[in-house]
Amino acid sequence: MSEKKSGHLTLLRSTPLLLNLPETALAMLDGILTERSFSRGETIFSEGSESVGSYIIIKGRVKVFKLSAEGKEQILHIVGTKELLGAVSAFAGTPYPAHAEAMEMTTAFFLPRKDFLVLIRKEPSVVMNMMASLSMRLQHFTRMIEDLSLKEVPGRLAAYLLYLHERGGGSDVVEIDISKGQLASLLGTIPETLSRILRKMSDRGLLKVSGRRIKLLNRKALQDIVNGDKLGL
Amino acid sequence: MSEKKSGHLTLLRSTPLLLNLPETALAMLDGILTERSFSRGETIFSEGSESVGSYIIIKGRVKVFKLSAEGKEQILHIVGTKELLGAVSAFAGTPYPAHAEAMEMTTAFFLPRKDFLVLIRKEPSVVMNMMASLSMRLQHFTRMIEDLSLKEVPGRLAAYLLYLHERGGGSDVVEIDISKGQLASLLGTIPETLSRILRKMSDRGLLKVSGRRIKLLNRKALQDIVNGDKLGL
DNA sequence: GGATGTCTTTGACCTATGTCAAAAAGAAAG
DNA sequence: CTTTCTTTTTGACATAGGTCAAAGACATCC
Repeated sequence: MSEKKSGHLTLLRSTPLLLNLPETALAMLDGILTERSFSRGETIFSEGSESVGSYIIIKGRVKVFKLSAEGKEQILHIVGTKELLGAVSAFAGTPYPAHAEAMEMTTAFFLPRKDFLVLIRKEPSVVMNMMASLSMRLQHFTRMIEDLSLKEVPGRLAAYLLYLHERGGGSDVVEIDISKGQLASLLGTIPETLSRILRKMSDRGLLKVSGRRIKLLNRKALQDIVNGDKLGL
Repeated sequence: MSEKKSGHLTLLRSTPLLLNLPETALAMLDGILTERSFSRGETIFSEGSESVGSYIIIKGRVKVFKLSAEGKEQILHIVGTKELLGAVSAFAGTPYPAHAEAMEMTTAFFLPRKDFLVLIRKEPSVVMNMMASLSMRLQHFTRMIEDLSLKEVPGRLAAYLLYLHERGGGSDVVEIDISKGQLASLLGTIPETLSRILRKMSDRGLLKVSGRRIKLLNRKALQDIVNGDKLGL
């Protein structure tokens, strides 16, 4: 991890957490933040350790995950640019509830917990923005719990592919921007199972896989699978 | 559902959401809130419907759950006295993400979304309290996702029993305050499986079941199961 | 362009847990 | 107390998906 003082007011202005803050508050922030860089695979914080502060991701992606006793990992979510990392713990003063690790070269602003508490006292509206972000994450988790407990793996995969399709503006070619092993973890399964299911779907003409690029050939059928139809899968 | 105007300032003062509010704000609230009662099994709101407001539970318990296409339910959490119901949706203006149903005779204060928005504008500190409550829920969900994806059913059950043990102040006799079927749903499984696992644990001398009352006879072994040891289960 | 390491796929196997059906035990009602 | 309804338990069975092991496919690095 490398570190240096920042001076990036423009970036600050465009982060959701800090939206609509008066310039004075931003200037104050600018003096507090430090820029930190993490290389691929580097740990940003570990589950159970005391919260020392939160991060605003500037560049790169961070995976937040839990580890089982046997070392299997379940990815909770992937935090990307302009998103917050570790804010809940910093706010509540509780230990980090999961591990965070840079998936690629990642740059982030570090906001020490102490200064953070001063900030929200001076600018309660910051909390408003945080609430919005928290709400979204809460809804994400709600859906995730539903997925993990109610759907089988093909259903979760189909849901994920259709989600990528949506997010990609409706293109039938979607690109999974994480490794298949990581995708397996995100879906609550293992690489072998994911591989087999992709094979079956491919055999049945639902899609075509070329590396991380997947072409959806039958969205309707995929939607049926999400809804619990098996289609011989 | 029955409804009447409220005048319960004392109750308001002791709800976490409203902690530390000036009396003027409380008085204003008192004029806004209505008291609503729901009988056992009554729906309070349904997934996907527009958020009209949030509730502060005064008495009783509400189960918040998702339904699969086949009608299987996954309980997300159980909201009890002085807790908030539907606050995220009211805040974010998004539809309710799950169903809410009274598990028993339940009384709650209803806070219309419109008034709620006015309130947080006038009293940003309310949001501070909400954040704390949301954070807790987020951590609960984090754990739940971990449980559902990393642990097998015996592990989830053992974790739940030990949780009840903690919450019950360390007594070795714990009382599950929901039906076994509901508990199964909360653990992401079905009554049959739960019944079989309780049987096995009982056979192995880990606990003793009498109706909804369970006596923990070997906490250490239960903890081992949470950590992934099978112990022939 | 080998050589080394990581990611992905495949096969054989096994087990946890879901499904279906029915009996048993409790709870509620008359 | 008997009837009726709900909840819980048991049994037999099917299967999704995990484990282990090995082979391919890719990427990276001298």
